[in-house]
Order: sequence, then C-alpha cells, then structure tokens
Amino acid sequence: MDKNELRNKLVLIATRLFAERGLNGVSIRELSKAAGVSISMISYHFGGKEGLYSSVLQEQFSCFGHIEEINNADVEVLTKIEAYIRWIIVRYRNNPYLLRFYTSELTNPTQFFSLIVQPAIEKVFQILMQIVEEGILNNKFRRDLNPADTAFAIAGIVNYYFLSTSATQEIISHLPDRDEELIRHCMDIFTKGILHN
Amino acid sequence: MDKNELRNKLVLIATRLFAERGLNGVSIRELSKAAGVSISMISYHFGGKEGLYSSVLQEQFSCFGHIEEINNADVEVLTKIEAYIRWIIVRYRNNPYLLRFYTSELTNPTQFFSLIVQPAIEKVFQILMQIVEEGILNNKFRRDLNPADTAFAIAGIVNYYFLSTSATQEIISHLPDRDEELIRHCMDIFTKGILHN
DNA sequence: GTCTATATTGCGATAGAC
DNA sequence: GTCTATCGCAATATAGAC
Repeated sequence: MDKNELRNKLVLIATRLFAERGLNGVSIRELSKAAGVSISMISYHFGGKEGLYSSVLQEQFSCFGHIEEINNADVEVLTKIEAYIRWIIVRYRNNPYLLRFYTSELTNPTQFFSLIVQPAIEKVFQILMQIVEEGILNNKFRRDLNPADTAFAIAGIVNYYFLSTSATQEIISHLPDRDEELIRHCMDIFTKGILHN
Repeated sequence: MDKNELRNKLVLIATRLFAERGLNGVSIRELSKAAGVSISMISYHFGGKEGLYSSVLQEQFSCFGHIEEINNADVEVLTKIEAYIRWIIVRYRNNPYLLRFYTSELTNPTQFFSLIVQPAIEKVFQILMQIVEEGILNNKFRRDLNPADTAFAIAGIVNYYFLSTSATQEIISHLPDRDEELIRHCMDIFTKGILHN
C-alpha cells in the first residue's frame, strides 16, 4: 500500500467509525486494524487521532462550498429554494455519515468546530437568507417575512426529516423513492401554507 | 451526604458532563470527583457508567410523557399546533442539555435508544400527525396534506432553530426574548405560506 | 453506605528495526 | 514509509476496611 492509498483508506475507515461512535468512542488501535495498517501510521500521517478526525471533518464539509451556485443561478426565487432542498437531500443521500458529524459538532463541538463546521453552516444559512430577501424585494414573498426565521423553516424541515429517521422510519418511509413527494410537500407548505381555502 | 442526595448529585453532574462531551468523553473518575463522592459509588448505585447514563437519559426524556395533554385539550386545531411549538420551546429553555441527548441518541444511538429515546420521539410524532389528521377531517387543513411530512415541518422548524444555535447565533439572536416572534413567524408560515398575495 | 487502595485492561504515542 | 514492541498513563471495576 503506497502513501496516498494508505491515507485515503484511513480517512475512509475513520469516517464510518467516528460517525458511528464519535471521536472518543473509537481507538486508534481499532482504526488501524480496520484499515489493515500499523497503529503508528496514524501518528505519522495525521499527527494523532485528532488530526485524523480533523481530516475526516474537512472532507465531510467540503461539499458545503458548492452552495453558492444555487444562489448565483439565474432562476426564479422559488426555484432556488427548491434547488436548496434538492441539494441538501442529495448531500445526505450521497453521504450517510454527514448528518452525524453535523449534529455531533453542533451539540458537542470539538476544537475543530469553529474552523471547519461553523463557517460552513453559517454560509449556507446566509445564502438561504439572501434568497428570502431577494424574494421579498421582488415582491414575490410577504413583506413581513423574517429572513432568518424563514431560513430556519426551510433548513429545518429537511434536516429534521433526516435527523429523525431512526425514530420515525417505522411510521413513514425514509427511502429515496419518496424524496420527490417530500420535496413537493415542502414547497406546497411554503407556497400555500397548510390551511384549506 | 445521604443515599438519595448522593444519587441526585451524581445524576445532576453527569447530565451536564455527558451532554457536553458524550458518554465516551467522560470518565467515572471525573464524574465522581465533580460530584465530590468516591469513584466506587457509581458502580455501587448505578452498576457502572452506562447505568448512570441510562438514569440521566430516563430523566431527560421523562418530560415527553406530558405531550398527550396538548392533543386532549378541547381547543381549535391551529391552537394545538401553537401549543406544541410552545411546549417544545419551554422544554429546551428549561433544560439546555436535552437537545444534546436528543441528537446524540438519534445519530449515535447507545444501547438505551430503543428503550428510552425512540418511543418518546415516536409518540410526539404520532401526536403531531393526529393533530394534522384532525385538521384535515375538520376541513380546516388542505385535504392533500401528508400528515407525516407536515409533522416533519412543524417539528423541524423549532428543533432546527435550537440545533443550529451555535452556528447561527451571530446572525440572529437565539435569546428567549425573541421566542414570541419565532412562534408568530412559524404560525404565519403554516397559515399563510411565504408568498405575497 | 461510603471510603481507599488496587487489580486489570486498554489507551495514545513513539523508539528503533527494516 | 511502514512495521513491531513497548512505555507511561488513564480507564473501569472491585476487594476490603470502616
């Protein structure tokens, strides 16, 4: 196994194990054994367990960099909101471990939170607020809408849908084949509210 | 210190420490030292660290038992939704550690998840769905509303508001004096949607 | 019921061979 | 660059004194 292969394999294994049991729940012995390399490789390549965790975190949140494209697209403002919802669903579908790092760092922050996690989440939130502000300026959205609280609503529905999966999956399917229905339903609530007219 | 005082003190200290650093992030040495008792008391009274964690979890989720009162009240269905939002805000305001156990158990479940946490969350979700179904039957809510997805929306906004606090508090205040505005805004989105008419 | 002292295990890190 | 072997420390649990 060459240098890059070894590093990638360690990050891959560490992503799963750290996600499943947290930074303190996994030992470097277990990590190195699962990756099929020597225990000393973690200190050598990453400077220790925390360094490896930092690398995992950086890779996990790198996808947040592409969120700006949604706001820069030349489309109607409601389409941007739907694009955000689709983006976040794809994000969680492609990476089943992301939500664990997301919530773990938000509620039990490590030393890497402020450098890696907080800026990533704040950026997404800012862009959601900008989209809402654009809708208000264009006279598309209600003028008394609070951009921040509206951003909480948009982000909250989808994030909570995935967050609550293990407690609600026996009540309603969380499989990808229902994603389109979920998206339509989110958009319906935002556009129509829940009341019968 | 007598028996009950000692047990209560250990649970109190453990609640804060487990919330801040997770089950694996705290040692029984540190717990017993912070509580001012001997390390052996944890094994003696709780059967070990996991037993103490289980007691903490049970106390944290005991408040979920009162949710049924919201649905049994003889009030209008929109008022029930607002009552749920108020209930969940009060819950988090009264106990700043609850959300950490909530998200930690959802994304990194311990052996106690299925016995303590999952039933509590599922029950709340069921009641939210019942409220939505009642609204549909009463012709108050849209007939094409999916109760489950609507429940995700209602629970998602408020839970995400608290979940994201440490990443968004520099953008918008999360202090209790803005709670009423948040509640009004949630209700406005559900009743009016976000569009300008 | 509570303590101190200790047994035992597993941890992260690293020295040194190759 | 990767390994094996080991050091020093901290973990949980418990035996036994009081």
